[in-house]
This record gives sequence, C-alpha cells and structure tokens, in this order.
Amino acid sequence: MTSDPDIASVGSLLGDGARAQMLLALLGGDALSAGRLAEIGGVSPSGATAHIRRLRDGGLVTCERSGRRLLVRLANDETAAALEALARIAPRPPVRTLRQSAADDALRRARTCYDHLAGELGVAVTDALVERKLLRAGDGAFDVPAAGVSWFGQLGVDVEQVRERRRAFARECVDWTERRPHLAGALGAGLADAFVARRFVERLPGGRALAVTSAGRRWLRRELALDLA
Amino acid sequence: MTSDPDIASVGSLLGDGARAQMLLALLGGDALSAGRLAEIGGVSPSGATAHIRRLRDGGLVTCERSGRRLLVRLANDETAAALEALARIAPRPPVRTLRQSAADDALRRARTCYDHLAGELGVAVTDALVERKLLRAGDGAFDVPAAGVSWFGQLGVDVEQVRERRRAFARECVDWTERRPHLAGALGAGLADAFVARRFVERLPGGRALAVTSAGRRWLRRELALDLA
DNA sequence: CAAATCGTTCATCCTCGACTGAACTACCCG
DNA sequence: CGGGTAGTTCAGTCGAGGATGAACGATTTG
Repeated sequence: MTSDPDIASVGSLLGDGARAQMLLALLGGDALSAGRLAEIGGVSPSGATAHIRRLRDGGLVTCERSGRRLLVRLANDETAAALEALARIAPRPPVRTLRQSAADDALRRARTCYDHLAGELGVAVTDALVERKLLRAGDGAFDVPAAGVSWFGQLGVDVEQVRERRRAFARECVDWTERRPHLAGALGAGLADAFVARRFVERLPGGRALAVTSAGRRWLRRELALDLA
Repeated sequence: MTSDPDIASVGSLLGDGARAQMLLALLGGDALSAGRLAEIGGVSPSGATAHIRRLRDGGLVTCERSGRRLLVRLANDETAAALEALARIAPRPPVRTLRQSAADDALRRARTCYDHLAGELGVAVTDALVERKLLRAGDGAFDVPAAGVSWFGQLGVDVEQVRERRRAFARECVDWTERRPHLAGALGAGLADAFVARRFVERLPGGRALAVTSAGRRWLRRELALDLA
C-alpha cells in the first residue's frame, strides 16, 4: 500500500549475534579492524569479512583502508541512536558473575556512545550545562548561548568551528541506561575529545566503559558542581 | 565480557518481513486482530499465530482476548520509539507509482505514531505549543505550565488526570520523517484522542495516515496560528 | 443445535544464510 | 626479495526458522 521503510533489512542485520556484538563494540566510538571484529563476534576471519560487507552494504558502518588493515566504524550517530533505542527494549540477560556486575556498573556510570559521553556522566554533564545556561535544550537539539561558547572555548572546543561541520551540530541522544537525553552530535564529540585530551576520563580496557580520573573528578566539582558517586 | 543487552534477539524479530510489516501497521496505534495481521504480513493464519507468539514472547506486543478474537497492540511507546529510530536508518524503497507517492505524502503530513500525532502535523503542533509556552521542552520530556493546563483542559484533556497514569507523562518522540521531536507519552495520546473526538483529524483508509479536516484546519489556524499547506 | 468464524496445533517441507577451511592477494618489514 | 600478517574469495556443509495445509478447539450467530 504505502512504501514503508524497509525495517526488515536493517533488522536482519542486527538479528545475527555476531553482527550485533560487533555493532555494540563499535558503539564505543573508535574504528576497529576486521580482525578485532572477528574476535569480538567470535567468528573466523572469512566470516568477519562477510559480516562487515553486509553491514557496509546496509549503510550501518563505513570502511576505510589503512595499509593492509580494514578499519570499520559506525556510519553516523543516527545509527548509534537506533542501536541505543533497540538496546532500551532488548531483554537484559541475567548478570551472572561479580566481575560482570562490576563491568556493568562501570558501563552504567560512564561510557562512550559512538563518539560522545553517555551513561550517568554524560547525562549529568548535560544536565549541569543546561542548568547553568551554558547549553539551551529544546526541540531535540541544543543551542549554545554566548556564555556557553566561551565555556566550551575555555575547555578547548571551538564552538564556531564545530558548527561549520557538515554533521548535526548538537543533537540529543537518549541514553540507554539512564533513559534521559545527553549531548550528542558534533559538539558532543568535541566535548568527549576534550575530556579525553585533558585526561578527565580514560578508557577502561576492553570496552566502551570510561573511568573518571581524579583530575576529572576535581574539575567537574569545581566547574559544574558535580559530585560523582 | 560485559553483559550487553541482547540486541540480536530483538533484531531477529524485526528481521522478518512479515513481522516488520505487522509492527509498522501496529505503529498506527490501535489493536489489530490476528487475522488482519496475517493479511498485512502476507502469511497464512497459522503463520500469523507463530509470528504473534514470537513478538509477544519478545515483549514487543501485548495480546488481549476479545471473544474469539485476538487483539494485538504495540507493547509500549519505547517500542514505538525504537521502531521509528530503526525506520530512520532503514533504506527507503524507491517510490514506484503515483498512488504510492500520494500515500507517502499523506503519511508524511500527518499520521499516528503508536497513540499520538506524528508527521508534519505532530511536529508543528508541538512546536506551536512550545512557542506559546503552553508546553515547556527540555530534557527529553515536556512539562505543562499553568497556562498549558487550562489550554489542554479547554480541549477536553484533563492534564492532572493524565499525569496520574502509570505510563510516561509527556515524553519526546523523534519523528521518523521530520527527524524532530513531537509530543508523545500519555499527554500525547490524550491530545491525539481529543483531535479525533473533535473530528479535527480523521483516519485515512488502510493505514496510519491522517487527514486534517477543514474544521481541524480552522481550529489550528485560530488556536495556534498554524497554516497547514 | 448447526453453521460459520477465528484462532491454534502439528507435521512436514524447504530455503536462506551463517560457518569453516583452504587457497589466494595485498601489504608491511626486515 | 622473502616471510609474515591482514584480509578476501570460494566451495561446500549445515541448521534454524519460516511457510503451509489439515485437523482441532473455542466462540459467536442463525
């Protein structure tokens, strides 16, 4: 009757366990090699090739050659948003081990989502920025008032320059664990980069979880009056 | 390593063409019978039974018996949001016929999304309400100031009563065609109901597309200064 | 009660796609 | 230039799950 979007084709891409794990890993934000994705998905190199090609053809990831390596990354933040939306309604497998639940905690507290901050940290920072009127919320996107421009600038993020980029400037992304929006888009990516560059956060081994450093903790308290548990 | 949500199981549910069509139809908001879903999915009654059971087990739909009929509806608006998020990144099949493109136009202009208004109409109404400070945006949810409470009341929507309900009061839902947020949640459902009750919109045959009646057009212009194309 | 409608169960068939290993190509490095 | 690594192609196997019709159960209607 009507020409509906072809949800089934995307769904079948996500419906395979290996591909789903690959995509969740790519939600971490950085590009992963084909071999690494093979490990993550638990498949042979040849299998990984096939999966990556299907993901690429489906427009979920983009590939880039670096010498003999194939670097794969998530296509865009709409894809990331769709993954998070799906994660929100997906069944949560029971937590088994202590180590697992610790890893879960870390993930819930702070992580990267594609290329910006998410988890409690991402939501808290966004909320604080809005509260202090350094960011104006509304309409699924954010705007940056003058005070915000200088605040971001002080952190090393040139708002005007970020605004020039072709991708969405400052969109909302609804958090998978918190179910509340946080800053995404080019500005969210810039903020996350700055946090990493200044060593306010560092990546925990083996995933997209982040740890807030003590320097980060101090800075957040001083700058945004955020007291992280 | 970490206990990630089981995206693959949801994905495989959406990965089947018949189920995907059923779900898109259910995005219209009202409950559909098993037989109707069989038609929509293009499968035999027995096939529909199997599909519906899988969707129910996966938590995407809820079922309700009405005599010898089985009424199926979308489980909740998070599921609707996930479907829309997926639709946003899904490939759009090429429009073939004139009739199809007309149907597409109608869908883009105004439709129901689960149980609230979406499309240009949904976004425009939401924007107008925010602009007139009858609704306050921010943080993935909306709030209703005093002026809004009386405005909604005049329309026949009792905000305080709606607020009592267990489901989310007034969340944002990002539109699939417009890519902008519109009013969803219990309040969005109430608004849509009022629009239907007052015959401002009526459902077009065979889908979730809506037509704005001339009465609706007049009212929207008078009340919100909205001039629909 | 009989007939018709709506859905479910079951047994069976069959297709699609995921997986692998082996052979092959491309690239980096000593 | 050769050895090692990263990725790709291909052929062949295999299993999950989707499709179907026939028989049955439940419920409304005449």
